[in-house]
Amino acid sequence: MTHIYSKHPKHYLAVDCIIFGYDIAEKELKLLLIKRSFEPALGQWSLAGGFVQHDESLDDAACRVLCSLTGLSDLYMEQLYTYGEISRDPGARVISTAYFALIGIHELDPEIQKKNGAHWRSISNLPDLIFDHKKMVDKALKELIDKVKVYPVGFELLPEKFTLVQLQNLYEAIYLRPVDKRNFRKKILSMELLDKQEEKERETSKKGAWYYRFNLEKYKELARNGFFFNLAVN
Amino acid sequence: MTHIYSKHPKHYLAVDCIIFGYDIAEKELKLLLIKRSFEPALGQWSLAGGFVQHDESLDDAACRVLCSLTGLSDLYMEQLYTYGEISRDPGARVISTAYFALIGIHELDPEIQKKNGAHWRSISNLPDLIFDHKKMVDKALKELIDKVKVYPVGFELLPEKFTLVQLQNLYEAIYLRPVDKRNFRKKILSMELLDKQEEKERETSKKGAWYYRFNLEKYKELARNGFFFNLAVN
DNA sequence: ATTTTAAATGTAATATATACACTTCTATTT
DNA sequence: AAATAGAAGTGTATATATTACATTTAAAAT
Repeated sequence: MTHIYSKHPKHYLAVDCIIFGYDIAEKELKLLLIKRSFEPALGQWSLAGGFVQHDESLDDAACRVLCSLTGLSDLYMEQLYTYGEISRDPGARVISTAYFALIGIHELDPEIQKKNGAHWRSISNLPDLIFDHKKMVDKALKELIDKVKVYPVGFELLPEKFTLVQLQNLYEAIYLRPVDKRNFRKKILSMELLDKQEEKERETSKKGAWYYRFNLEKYKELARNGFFFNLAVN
Repeated sequence: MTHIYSKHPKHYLAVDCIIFGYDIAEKELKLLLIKRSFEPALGQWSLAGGFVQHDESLDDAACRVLCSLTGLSDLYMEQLYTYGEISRDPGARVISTAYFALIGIHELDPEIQKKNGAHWRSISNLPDLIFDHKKMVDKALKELIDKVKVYPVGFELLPEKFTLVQLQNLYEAIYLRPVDKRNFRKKILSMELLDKQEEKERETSKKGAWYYRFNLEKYKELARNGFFFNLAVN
């Protein structure tokens, strides 16, 4: 039986995941990359990727790739862009949809990491990547910078409890420039989206820094009423 | 010969174009839609679309579809999003990448329009669309609103020469709310991106309104030096 | 000369963003 | 028990950007 669309060509379809993590100690943004143990491009660095199957949506495929690499689900992820140049993959024509994910670096089990050949690499010192993966990373970085300005997604990169210093360091790591401490704190606290905890972080100072939690429900409520998150600075 | 990827499934891949136009006289944003003269969904309204071929990139496919419908090239177009739900097209599994384009309504030859079954339809009064095309349109509209705020793309919807009244009307049509005349003019003129012409538009008033042109070169120059376009209002 | 219609114009009030340096807390050392 | 050291925490004045708002100008038509 000939299908109505059967005269049209078919293509391999892949997803690639740009997985961001934030290292609180090193105050650096990182990417989860794969040292490939298979062909093509064995031994080279790449993003986590996989082919889209018949029984899964694009989003499902991206989740599958992300989950199987990290062992985590319910992570923040969104579609970034679809790369469709004819020869972007030298192995065959493959169209790839890139997704970017934000995860807390500490959430990732080192065992699973090892098993999958996954490594955290600093944004400021990335290895060469296969195909057009560098292009994908650059676009994802731009998107991340724009996104954290006006949506409260930065919190996805931090643990549930975090200090204002840690939050500021995160923004500085993303913006790649210093942020004024008093203005930053004034701005974020004035939004009343952070719940101050009764506990202090005591690793990095004698005095200790108060922990806060992001209140998602409060954000949703405010957003419904026309509130706009904004941490664009300098 | 078995290829290295040959165990993976292949998929139909399409592009769909959300084509925006602006009607100066009616002060309304419009979409170029197709009344389908073929199966599936004969007689229903849809976006302009087509299947991606082996010898063309995604972008090329989108350009081909846009060109063959409008007879125009070098139009403003950018990729919007890729829709990959399994059953989004009832005919077969088809993954579709949506693009959105901005064109001057007047640029379009009515003959070519007729030939292709293409019609301009007001955004405020759209017919039902096939598949997930309404979802695509909604996303494109949001993207357009965000885009015209911070990039000078609105000019793509106007003729080369336009008046400040026309420009303001365009922004009001996109934002769906009134804009203060004096503040709008102050803001756009202060950017010094518009070249005042020595000619007036005389259709709509006795006094006549001065024509302006958008100076792309000046914008590029300023943008290189860190300037940010901004016409966010109210 | 008068009327009519849309284009063009400025200023004051408010809100937001920026620049900037000292005090507080507490564990550790003496 | 006092002194030290190191990071956390805090406020104000200035500059910039946004908003609100009403009258005058130009020119064709009567």
